[in-house]
Amino acid sequence: MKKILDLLSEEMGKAFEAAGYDKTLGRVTLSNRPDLCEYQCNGAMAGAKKYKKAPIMIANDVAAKLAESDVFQEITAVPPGFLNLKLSKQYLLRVMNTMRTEPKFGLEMPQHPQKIMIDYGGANVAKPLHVGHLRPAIIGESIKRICRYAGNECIGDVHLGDWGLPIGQVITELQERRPELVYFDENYEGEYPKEPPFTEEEFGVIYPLASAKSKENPEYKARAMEATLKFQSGVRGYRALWKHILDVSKVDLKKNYDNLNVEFDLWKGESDVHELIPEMVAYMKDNGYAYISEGALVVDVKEETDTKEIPPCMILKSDGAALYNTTDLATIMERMRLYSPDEIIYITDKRQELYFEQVFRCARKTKLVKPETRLKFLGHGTMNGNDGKPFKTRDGGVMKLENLIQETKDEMYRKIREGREMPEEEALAVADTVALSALKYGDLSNQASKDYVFDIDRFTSFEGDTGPYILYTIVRIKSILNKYKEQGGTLENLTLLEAGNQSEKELEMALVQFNTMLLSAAEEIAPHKVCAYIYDLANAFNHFYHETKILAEENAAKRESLIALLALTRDVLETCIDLLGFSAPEKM
RNA sequence: GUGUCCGUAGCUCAGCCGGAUAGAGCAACGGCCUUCUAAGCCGUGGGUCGGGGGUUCGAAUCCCUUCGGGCACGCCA
Repeated sequence: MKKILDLLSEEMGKAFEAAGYDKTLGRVTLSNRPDLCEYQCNGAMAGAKKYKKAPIMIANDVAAKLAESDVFQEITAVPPGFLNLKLSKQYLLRVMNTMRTEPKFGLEMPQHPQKIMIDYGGANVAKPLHVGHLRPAIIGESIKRICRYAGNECIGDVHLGDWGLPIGQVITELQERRPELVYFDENYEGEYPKEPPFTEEEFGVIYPLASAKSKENPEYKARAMEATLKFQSGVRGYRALWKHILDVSKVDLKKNYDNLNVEFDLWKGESDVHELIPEMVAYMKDNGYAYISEGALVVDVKEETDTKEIPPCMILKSDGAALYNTTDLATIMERMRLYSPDEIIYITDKRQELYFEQVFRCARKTKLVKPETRLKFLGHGTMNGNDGKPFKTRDGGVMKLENLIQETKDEMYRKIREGREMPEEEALAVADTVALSALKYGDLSNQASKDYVFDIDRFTSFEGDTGPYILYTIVRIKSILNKYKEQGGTLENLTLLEAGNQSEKELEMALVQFNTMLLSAAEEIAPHKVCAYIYDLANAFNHFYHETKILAEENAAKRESLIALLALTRDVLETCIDLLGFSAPEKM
């Protein structure tokens, strides 16, 4: 099924055509005056100039052509030339039934599904996740789910930072503590142990310590850099340690991402393309793309249309070492070889925008990607504290992601205990689920590209435009449906009737907006549109709920129809929160 | 300096490929629980859409300018 707005525009377009006007004028949009109409068309005013005719006359002509239509119950031409529309209940019922019976609520699947790789996460091996990793994880996960739901093949890649100094630091600290380990014995030729020489807990303290020492002590830092060089260049013992660190770290990272309900299809990292770099550099040199400038190997990426100076893209530093650009370009090369995606979307802090512009241009110019391959950068804003500055702990440090999540869970638990009678264990489980909705909805309801203020009180609030409010709405619906089943009802083969009162019709109109919303969220890579939609839908439901007796409805057919409406509302809401990356409990 | 993003109610944010009276939430105030979860619903007050100019029948939305703020601008990631 097409989007409702397209169906209505088509109907309106036919009327414009029948009245002798351009059918493209018949674009129908949601009403911005709900007190006057449900949908509107402003085409008559847009066409006034072209046809040298008063807009109201055009509107009247078109309205006359629609008099027989069974799509609209009411169509009024209003000066200066608005066409105000109300849907007929039977038409709405038809659309609702399509939505109820077709897969994905009747969403049209694309003729040419795209293969989209999404690069989010950006975690570093050895370093614990901190609050800065929250946004890319949440946003990327949601975008992956939305694009996938819209019918595309999506591959999420965490793209680990697993080839850098932090690992050298950990190795150095390990050597400090246990110099006797075989890994540091240059003459050792046997197999290295399969088990890592440190526990997970020990590992957790080693990095922060090593990082701090490295900052204070230049000699220590030099050793860490040397260790980094050693594992990178393949010194056996160091490489074996690197592998241990990688494995332990991945387990820990997975646990953290699991807690956030974030799943990656690929756990690739910088190390995966390490061996591609010499080949890529040679290719860029041989084809005349790269040249030496100020000692470094660069590729010019200036374009004539530029309004500012775009610095060249650096491929190798003047000391010959690779840098972030190098691995990112090599990663693009590898991705094209292994997956040949139609599109790659990068989700990182927006401060990296210029950097990615350079990388993209370089990849295009050097033909690492096909001309039609789309490289997109989605920069997200910063998560700020209540003071409007980047979020910090009370003492000004960087907060670990675990701690932020735990604080949110604790706060949610406290509020649940305050307001509900619930067994301890259940309250804890519900708090986890609701806290995740608070955190994610609080983030995703803002435009990704903007900074936002993380306010734990606001996000975990029971009231207003929050995750918990959405979950509460779903739980209410589930509760009624469960009671209905307890009373012997079934949710199979229900028949939906035409909407009874206004609030019921408004709920249905919110529901049939689903397709329009989803496609625009996917096209614009904008999860906040899903948030805005479910907030409207939840409002429409709660309003309807307040006015309508459902289980107490005496007319059996009517009661069944209301249950069908509830089931659909629940399904749409749950589908949407799944797209946002969280779920609802049974009770709360 | 150059570029870029932002400036909408006391606070936090939608709306921005032009349309009617600029929307929510929080906070403030007032109603609604013997009835399916009141973590809900209904209502009241609150705005020179940073300022100025322009395009247009019509501008929060497009263009120019100005003020204020964030961010980026070759060997970090």
